This record gives sequence, C-alpha cells and structure tokens, in this order.
Amino acid sequence: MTKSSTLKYIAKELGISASTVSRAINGKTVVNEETRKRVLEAAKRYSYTPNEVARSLQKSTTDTIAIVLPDVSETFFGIIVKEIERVVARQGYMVILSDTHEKPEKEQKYIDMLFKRRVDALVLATVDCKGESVNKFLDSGIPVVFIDNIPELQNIDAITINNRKASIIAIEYLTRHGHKDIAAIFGSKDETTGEERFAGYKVALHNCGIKYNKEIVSFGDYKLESGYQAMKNLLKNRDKNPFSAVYVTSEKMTYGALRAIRDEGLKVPEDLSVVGFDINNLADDRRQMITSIRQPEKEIGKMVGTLLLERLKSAQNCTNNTQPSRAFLEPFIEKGDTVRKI
Amino acid sequence: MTKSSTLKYIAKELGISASTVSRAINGKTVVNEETRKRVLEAAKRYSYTPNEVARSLQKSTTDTIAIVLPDVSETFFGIIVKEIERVVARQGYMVILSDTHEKPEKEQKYIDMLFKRRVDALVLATVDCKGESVNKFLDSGIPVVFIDNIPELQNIDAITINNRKASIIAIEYLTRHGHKDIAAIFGSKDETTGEERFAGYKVALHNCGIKYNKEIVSFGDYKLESGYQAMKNLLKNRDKNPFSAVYVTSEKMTYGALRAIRDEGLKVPEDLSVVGFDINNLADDRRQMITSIRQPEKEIGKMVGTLLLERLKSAQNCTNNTQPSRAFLEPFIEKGDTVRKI
DNA sequence: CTGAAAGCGCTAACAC
DNA sequence: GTGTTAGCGCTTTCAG
Repeated sequence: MTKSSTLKYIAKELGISASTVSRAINGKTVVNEETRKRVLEAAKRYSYTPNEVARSLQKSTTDTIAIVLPDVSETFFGIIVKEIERVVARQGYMVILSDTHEKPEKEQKYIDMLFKRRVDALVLATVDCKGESVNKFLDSGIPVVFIDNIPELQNIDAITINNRKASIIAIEYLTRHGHKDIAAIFGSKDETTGEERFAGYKVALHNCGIKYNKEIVSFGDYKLESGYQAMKNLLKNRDKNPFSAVYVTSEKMTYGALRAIRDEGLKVPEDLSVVGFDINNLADDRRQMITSIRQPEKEIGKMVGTLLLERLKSAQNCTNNTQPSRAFLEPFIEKGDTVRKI
Repeated sequence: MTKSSTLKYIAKELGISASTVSRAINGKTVVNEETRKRVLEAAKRYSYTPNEVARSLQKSTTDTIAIVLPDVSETFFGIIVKEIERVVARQGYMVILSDTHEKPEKEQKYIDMLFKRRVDALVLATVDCKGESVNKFLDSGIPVVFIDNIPELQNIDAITINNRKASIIAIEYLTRHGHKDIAAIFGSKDETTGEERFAGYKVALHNCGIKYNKEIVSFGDYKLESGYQAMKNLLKNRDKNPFSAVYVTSEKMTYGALRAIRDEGLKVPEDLSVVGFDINNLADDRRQMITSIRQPEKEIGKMVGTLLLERLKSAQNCTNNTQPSRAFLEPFIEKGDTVRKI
C-alpha cells in the first residue's frame, strides 16, 4: 500500500535537485560519480520507480502500439499479435490489444480511445473498411498499418496475402482431385478478404471450365456459428444443388462447418471433402489433419513489426516522406486428410 | 500532420479559461449552457481530442489492465484474453498484452515495465512461480489476479482449474477404454500446472491399480517442439517400454506429439490413442476431432474480468480489506476420434 | 457559473 | 556538474 516515491522526494531526502536525480537515473547526461551512486542507492532504498505516464506526457510519446482486430482467439490473429509484439518489444514498445468481436461500432470506439491515449502507432485489421475514426490517425501522421482487410485508401501501409490466389489454390487442388461441384462459404463481401476470396473462387472455377452456381455459395461473418449455419443450409439443399466438396474461408467457420457436417451424420472426406482456411494444427509442418489454405502469419507479423519500427523511427526524425508500403504475401495450401479423390 | 489542439488552445480562442473548457467537455460540473455549446463546437472545429496521458498523470490512474502470459497463440490464452478484455472494456479499461514466450526473464522485464507504466491491475499467467518482480505490485496494493500457474503465496487472487482432476479424468477415460500402459507428457514440474497434472496422473494410475512407470513419462516446456521431441523419444523406446495411449498436457505439445506420431508412420487411434489438452476445435460442442481435456476458458476469462473490476472498484474506495479470492473451476473431457477401445 | 493558481511526475533548456 | 525555471495537458480546489 506504500505510495511509490517520486524524483522530487528523493531529491529532497538527498538535499539535491530533482533534475540531478533525473539525470543520475536516466544516465544520459554526465553526473558526478559520487552523486550518481548516492542517488541510485537512495532510489533503491525508497524503491523508486520512474513514472512512465509523466515521462510520456513530457516526451509526448507513449512507447505503445495498438493492435485492433476482430478476434484474438483465432489462431491466425494470435500468431500475428505474438509476432508483432515480439518485434516491437525489442525496442521497448508495449502492445495494447483491442478485440472488436467483428463489430464496426466497437472498432470505432476502440480507435477513438486509442487516439486519446496517444498510442504511437496502430495496427488495424478492420471489419469496417469505410470506418472514419482511423482518419484521425492518418491525418495526424501517426503510423497505421493495415492487415487482413484493406480499405481502399491511397497512401496507406498494408500487409496482407493475395486473397484471390488463396481461393485459386484451394479450387485447383479440389479440381485436381476430381471435384467439380464445389460449395463455398465466404465472409462478407463488404470486406476485402470476403470479396477477394470470392472473386478468386469464381476465377478459378472459370479457369477450370466449371460453371459458377450461386446456390452452393454462402456468406457468413467469420464466426463459428455462421459457418455452422451456412453449412447446414448448404447440406439441406444438397439434393437440389449437389456438391462433393466445400471450401470454407476462416478458421472458425471451418470448425463450424465441420461440426454441421458431423451433425448431419456425414463423414469427411468420405461423404464430403473440405478445404478450410487458417487451420493451424501443426505449425511448422506442411501436412496436417485438415486440408487448409494458410497464410504465413509469422511472416506477416514480423513484417508488420518491422515496418512499424521503421515508421516510428522516421516519425521521430520527421522524415515522413517515405512511400507507402504494400506487401502481398503468398498463401499456401497444407494438405491434410479432409480431401479425397473422386 | 496537424498537432492536435489542447484545452488551453481552445480556451484562448474562445477567450475563456482552460478550466471552463475542461468542465464543459467533461460535463461533470455545471456549466452555462451557452458556453458549453460554444466550447463543444470549438472542440469539434479544432478537432480537439482529450489527452488521456495528461489525464492519467493527474488522476494517477491509467484505466489500463495488463495481461502477462506465456503464449497468446495458444487458443486457451486467446480465449481468456478475449473474454477478460470484453468484460473490462465495458468499464472503459484497455488491455496491454505481454507475451513472455515462456521465458522467466521476459516475464520479469515485462512486469517491471508494466509497473512503471502504472497499469491499474495485472493478470499474470506466470512461468516463474518464484518471480520477484510481481511483489512490487502486491506491495503497492495494485490488484493482481493469477491464472494458470499459481505461485505459493498467501493472500493472492487466483483463478484456475483443478489440475489434478484434469489428469484423473483423462486417465480414467483411457482406462475405461481398456488402456493400461498410458504414456504422458507434462510441462515442467516447477510450474503448478505441470506438477499438479503429473500428481493427478499418478493418483489416477494408483486408483486404477496401474503401476507408475517413469519410463513412459516425459516433461516438456509446453511448446510444440518439446511435444514433438518428447513423443519421438517415447516412441523410440516403445519396444522396451510399451504403451497403447498417450496423454499430452497442452495444446501445442499435443499438436507436436501428433506430428511425431504421424512422422513415425503411426495412425491415431489405430496404433496409439491420444488424449490432448486445451484442444479447441469445435468450441461450444462436446464432441470434436481430438479427444481432449478442456478448461472452461470463457468462464475463466469472465471471472477474471469480473474480479478485476471488483478489485479496481474497491481500490478506488480504499476498501482493500477484502478476502483473497481463489477459484478452482472444473476441467472436463471432450471426446473425439483419437481414442479407441482395446 | 467562471477564472486563477497549483500541481500530477518528469525532463529540458538555461544559467552558474 | 548541478540548480532553477518552465512546461508537457489536464483537473481541481478556492475565490469571486
């Protein structure tokens, strides 16, 4: 319950000025070896801890970066967060994490709060591509890096995968296994991940000479329940609109879909082949239980972290005349036991 | 690049005092309706945003809670973080997340930094039960809630599961399926999760009249690689020390073990039954792909969040004479396809 | 209802 | 080397 002591307090105890104490503790300026020792010792004795809040106010920098995303419990985001944190922590930055639960209102609110808290940079996996609140950051020149969903704005930093290609890989894999009727479950078309993956799906079908059938395509919201429902519905109409495989475009929706399939008494892959997305069963391996399109999460996180540090550094030097950085990493497929030849 | 305006600036523009502007904006005190309007309008015009750093310094409260844990990319922790955040965000708190990568040094460093940043409370899934740095928090009366691993300290708040029981459930399930030679992979005995789960394993064996064989027990560090290696080794000696099932006590180690099994050309469950831990495939369902011991992550997170808010509230009122809160939730088993009868 | 003044804890000139 | 002063942006008595 002891209130932690302040610079001023130590200064008074030692009969010296607060600035000297400050200097001794920060060690940036030269201080008499003798006094330095006394200060350090007193600091320990009174268990002094610098107050970073005060420091932040003074330097108008918080050494904090914020990450706003729709769902930390998706392993995809978990890994990205971990990796970003790892990279920026080495330069003393800490991470504020905000989970929007896929809700645009929450996203707005969080971004506003984070701005008030003067975070030094923002990583945003938006669910609200038209969101206004992020403009405050952009206008203030505070670094923002977009991931996952990328709004259509000029001059923004963005790191994501080639989502069209992701679908193309998935569909080609299935067609190579003889599948022609391939159902699919996407996220909302309002988000670039949903839209692009959907677009890629259609392109791939076209390339393979398969006619697009909208009856076997469904749109969810990336949550487990929506994957479950979507799959249920597809299965219900399967006699009218048959399909031998399904491509599901998020981790949770994949698990939801698998559950629906099981609930209907069907076996994977005997009765239905499944290609999921972001399923992260065996980490570094190229083979896992569920066939899945994967994103290089670690690499994404690392790139984001590195870019962040770069932006932060040039923000210090007011060297903001750098080009926006846009990276499109390559998705890949991990083969598992959930697809069979027909 | 516009530097955001301050209270003082607005005050000057309007020819009134900063305190009035402050009052108008915070709306706690009564202000002339006329001036209030003028202020609010000016605030909008100059796109004023309150500086929470300054506010924090003044109220010596940051509205921030910190979570320190060994691995956010474990779904177990992902869900807990999400849930804690959901609960505390409703009261305006934000979350700083620190991932220690299972390293005691990092943990120490983070805790120290968080103390300097004056977070209002700390949630700690320690990997370092003897860690000293957390004492600063404890001594200062800043709320700390321990989860997962619980150090042996008096008067601390802790929310976890009954880890012994977790193992008992696992072993009993396996023995009911006819297994007698049950290998196991635990975390370090230095952590309560490792120790307790190991203890429960021995108790369960004893209860089932099975002799404990240390040759088929291995200790890892909760990471994927250690699960992989441990399993490899167990498998290598399987002719001398045979077993028909293996119990693995973390998500990542389970995935690592499964990979090792596959690499050896063995099939689950035909050649070997597996009970994992914290495998989170189908969320709300009671049946999933991999048989796994589960913890009620959502409930844990919710309880932590609620407890945190309670502590934070009474910290405000200096009503710190409450009893420490210790909860032991119940683990449960989710049955999947990775265990067979023999 | 509003303004002046003081201060949260720290750092950064600027003198000496 | 060290002290003094001022100030980061805000809130909060205390007068008026």
